[in-house]
Amino acid sequence: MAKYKNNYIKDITNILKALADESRVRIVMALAGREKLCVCQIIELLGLAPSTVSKHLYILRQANLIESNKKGRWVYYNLAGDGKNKAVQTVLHWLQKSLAKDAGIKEDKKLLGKILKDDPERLCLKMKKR
Amino acid sequence: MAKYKNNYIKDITNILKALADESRVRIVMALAGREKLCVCQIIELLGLAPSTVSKHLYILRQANLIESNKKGRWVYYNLAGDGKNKAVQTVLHWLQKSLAKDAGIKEDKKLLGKILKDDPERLCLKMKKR
DNA sequence: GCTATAATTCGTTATATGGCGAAGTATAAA
DNA sequence: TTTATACTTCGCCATATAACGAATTATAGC
Repeated sequence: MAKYKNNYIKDITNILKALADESRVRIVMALAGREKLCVCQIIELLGLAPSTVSKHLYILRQANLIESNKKGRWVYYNLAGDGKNKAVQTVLHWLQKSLAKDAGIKEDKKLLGKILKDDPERLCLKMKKR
Repeated sequence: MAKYKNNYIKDITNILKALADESRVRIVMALAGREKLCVCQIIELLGLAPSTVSKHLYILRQANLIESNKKGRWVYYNLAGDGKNKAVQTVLHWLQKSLAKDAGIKEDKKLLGKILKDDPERLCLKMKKR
């Protein structure tokens, strides 16, 4: 692929498609202003099946909105780093600004606080049966 | 509905869903920096069935991204006006900035130039059979 | 090695979406 | 008032998407 393709619409619609889902927006907002979250914490937050959450994370990742980092058995996700993709940074900033006051997002933050307090290192162990 | 719902995520995902389609993004970009376009011009640009284009326009309109204005037999569409919805304005600006250099969008602009030259007032008459 | 855990991939299903043409509505012209 | 034009709405079909559970992969601990 040439350095200058002058074909941005695929990337942009890909970003928009990735964000055009409430669960994925919630994931992005959960990661906003936070260093990272592991998959099981996101599963706990959303209350969806692991396979479903995994797919959502894949979709966000291939749109370059989030990045993953494997540490042992755990996979941590974080928002895409600064300075990489200007379009991504701008839309992430827009999302955070637009949803800062949203009641549901605030509840998510509260719930996440509880989830994170459980045990800083091995929080996933509490996942009994799914 | 209360004045302060603190529930923005529905509106935001609605905006994102509306923009998560290449045809609709092309419509928005065609309207960008332009006063208005009538439906038949947009149909001509996209090369899709009138019913399809009409549906796309409806989706963009109910997300408050565009506005319509009926003048006689013609319906004109334009981007949502300033000062109404900050989230909409920001995302529209982001789109325009992100896609300014896109090759396909440039071609659309060129094609639109031709379409607009046809006849400033009754351009739609050239639509013979559809 | 075996077992358990964390996450992903696969296969299926229900629903959503984009496309079209036909029918309907509203306005203008003849 | 009949006909044509500009859109929109409706009904249909093909494909895309979100959800799940089962199977698979990768790692940690026994």
